[in-house]
Amino acid sequence: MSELEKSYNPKGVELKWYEYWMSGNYFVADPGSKAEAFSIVIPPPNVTGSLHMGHALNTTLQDILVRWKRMKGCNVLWIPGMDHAGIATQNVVERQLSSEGLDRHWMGRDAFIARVWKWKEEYGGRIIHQLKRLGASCDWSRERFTLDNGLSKAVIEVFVTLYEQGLIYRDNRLINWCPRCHTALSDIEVEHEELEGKLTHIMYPLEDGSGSVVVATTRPETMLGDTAVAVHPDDERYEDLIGKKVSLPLTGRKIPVVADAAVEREFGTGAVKVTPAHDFNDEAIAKRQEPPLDSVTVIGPDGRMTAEAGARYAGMDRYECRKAVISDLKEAGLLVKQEKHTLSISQCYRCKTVIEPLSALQWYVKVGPLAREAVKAVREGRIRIIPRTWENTYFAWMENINDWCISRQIWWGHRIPAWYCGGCGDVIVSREAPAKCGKCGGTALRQDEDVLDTWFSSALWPFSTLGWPESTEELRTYYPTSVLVTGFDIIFFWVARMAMMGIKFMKDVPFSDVYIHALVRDASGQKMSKSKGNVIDPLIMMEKYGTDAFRFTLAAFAAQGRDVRFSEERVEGYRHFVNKLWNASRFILANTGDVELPQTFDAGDLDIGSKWILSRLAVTADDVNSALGDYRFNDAASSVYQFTWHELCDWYIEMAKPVLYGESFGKEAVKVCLLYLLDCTLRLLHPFMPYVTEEIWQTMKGGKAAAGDGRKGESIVIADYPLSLPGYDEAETEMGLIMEAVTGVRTIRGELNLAPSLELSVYIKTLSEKTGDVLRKNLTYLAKLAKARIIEIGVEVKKPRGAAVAVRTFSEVYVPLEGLLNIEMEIDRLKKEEAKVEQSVAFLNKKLLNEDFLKRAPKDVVLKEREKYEECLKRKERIQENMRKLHEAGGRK
RNA sequence: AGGCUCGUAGCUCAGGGGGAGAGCGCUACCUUGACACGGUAGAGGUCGGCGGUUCGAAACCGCCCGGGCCUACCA
Repeated sequence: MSELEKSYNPKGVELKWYEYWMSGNYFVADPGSKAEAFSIVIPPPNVTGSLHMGHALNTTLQDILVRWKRMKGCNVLWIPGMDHAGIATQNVVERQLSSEGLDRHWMGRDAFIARVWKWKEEYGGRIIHQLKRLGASCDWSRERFTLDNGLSKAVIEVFVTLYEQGLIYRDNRLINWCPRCHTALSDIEVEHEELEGKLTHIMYPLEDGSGSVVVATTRPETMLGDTAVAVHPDDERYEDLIGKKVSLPLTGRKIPVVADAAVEREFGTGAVKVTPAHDFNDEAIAKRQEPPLDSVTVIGPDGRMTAEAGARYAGMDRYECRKAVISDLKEAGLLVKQEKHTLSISQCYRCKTVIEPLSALQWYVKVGPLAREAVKAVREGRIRIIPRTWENTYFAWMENINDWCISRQIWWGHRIPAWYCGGCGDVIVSREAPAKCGKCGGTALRQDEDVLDTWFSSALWPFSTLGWPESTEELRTYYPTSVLVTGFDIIFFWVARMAMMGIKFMKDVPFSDVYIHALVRDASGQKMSKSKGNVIDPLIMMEKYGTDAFRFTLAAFAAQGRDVRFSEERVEGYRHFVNKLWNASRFILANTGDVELPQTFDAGDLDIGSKWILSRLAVTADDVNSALGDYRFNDAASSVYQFTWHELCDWYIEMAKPVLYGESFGKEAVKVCLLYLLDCTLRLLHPFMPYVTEEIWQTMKGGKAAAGDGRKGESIVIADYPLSLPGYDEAETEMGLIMEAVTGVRTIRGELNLAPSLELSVYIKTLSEKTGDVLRKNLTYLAKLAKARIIEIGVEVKKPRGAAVAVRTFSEVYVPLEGLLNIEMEIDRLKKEEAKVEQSVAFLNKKLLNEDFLKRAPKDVVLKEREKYEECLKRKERIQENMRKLHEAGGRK
């Protein structure tokens, strides 16, 4: 046995054990194993990412589950990996290029992609190291990247298959365009933000000069592309106008007034300008007209006005143009007014640039049929979403889903496997690059320039990482995966799409459970963000408090369905817990050097205290196992915390001391028991605090704690998890009597401000012989824990003169304080106690007098309340009796 | 506009139809041979407000007030 330092210092320890685990291959899965499979795929962090609180929580929860299942003997696989993060990564590298005065268009596609790969090799692994630092026990031999060869093959297979089945198609329609990233985005990649803006009222004169119509808009610059004014068909104000033409200001173009039921009569003037090329609603109105309205594109992909906007505006930035349009309208006398108006703007989720709806030819996935299956899987319980409230979110989205725009006009990603024939214009979608056009035989083929949405490859993650489209042993053993652990922010992006693709291509759900955890916020409930400056860096937390304390904090905070408001003080508190465990271990190891840890442990005829703590251990193990089984991480954490600190340390270790230091005959048994408890506690705690538990466990005799057979002694990582241990009800009851007496003495000591070092003489009157027997049998404990000399115990014990008293449920504790006792103080104490009991008596009395209660409450509840009442009443009388004696002694009434 | 969620001790949060819990902070006493990152004993709460269901509500239901989030085409 080696010596442990006086306090736990995580520095050095963590790296040491992580390397030990890696070299021992404890995290490497064996697909051939017959044990029950438990598999998780990690939500792949972006290759550009670095560890933030969200990752830390997500990874910690997964690691707790994975380590727990591994210790329970499951065949565990946790697949790690990264996402190529198309737009985000391209942005990072482009920024780097621009600082060097370079530009991707100038470099060309191949050189640019080579550059991104180089960037990935240099910087892309950062988050992986950080996950390891957190203790993540992933099978790193199976690490994947969404752009590696195997996954790329899966992507092509899925794309081509969906195309062949008519579930992928190409269409020209309005899309969300980011003028900065220069690409189309799907609907969910657009964020909405409320903003104080202006509603501009503009007058459109009628062509025939008979009047005018006023429209209201939040985007005046788009008027240059108007092709109609729409009013509600039943709006009497505008009845006569429908079918007439107005003259579009600043352009002179003649455009019709049309009717459409989507126009809100109450909003603005009730007349809407229609710009089909730059607004989704307007596009819809245009399509409904017979014949459909024209579309005039006045804003280009770069966010600048096109030639069609007119010579005066062409080339202007869209916001610059807005100012120009307003001032021109004012000059023309057509600007009616501008009023304040809150509007919601759409912005790119990657760069926050305001989205410009543009018409373009893009690839789409027809999601309807896929979504229906994915909804069915949840409704039928083949996928369980936990907590269940998230099911609503999932259903609501799935049932109103639009087709998924999957093409992106960037270079970093999976290039779309479609070729266009220069001869006949045919489209060829193929797994391999075709040599010639199948239709006309032409060889002038050009591959589609676009790449796929990053989330397209993420959607395949649960089976592509297991080797699909090959038929692998991994797929057979580990698919469907057991649980997906993720945040609610990517239910649409990821969870829903994995469900769709898994069911489509594997004919089975990708995961049985989806555990949705909270978002980590700061202590005041704000979302953490760089711009708010309220970001807490997990790496700094680990550095300051150690990984184990940090992980334990996250687990303790992870209550279902609630956001995590992270507070550093809690981490500090749990660092104290780590240290407590460390010191308890130090004590146990220092006092048990001469005994062996048994393979199996039989409490046999151990003393009450030992049986009691073993019983508490059993209850705790049950609690932890069932809490983890229900994803109640916080319950699991608090249960094991409570046991370790307040039962093992506060009571049992203190009880063990007189035995260890004395010459009592039970010494050996207590030593063995302590060692066994330490071993179990460490194993119980290991999933939460992997490092410190391994460090202590390895320090235990020969590093072979609870070795068992095979390799189990090598590391706590693969030791057995405590489960189904024996309990001892009688010991728990009897221990309750001892604790009651002890706290009685302590309360007197505390409330009368008697020094802890002062040894008190104590008399205990018990209400029954049996209680007396139990206490007498445990005199050593009583004496040590109460720091007292126990003079007498029994039913017949009389209160000595000038004694302080604690009236307990099963006993009365007397502490004679000849000369020391301040009678008034003592009477105040008893009065306080009496008041408390009196409250209970009154409450219970009222309840028991209530006939409805007696009649309608369950029998056992009534019985219990009656017992409680009797008990309180008796106790009250005993308190009063003691007070009376005190009054007599003090000579006052 | 709809939907979800939260309001419990000074702070951060658990709990959840039969007399309010934790951590930190606070008060008093204590360096007792694991630990002052410690020990013992305390103080502290009309469980957001109002109604309802119930023998019984902090918990279940409705409304209101106050936070937060998500979805949606009101230009």
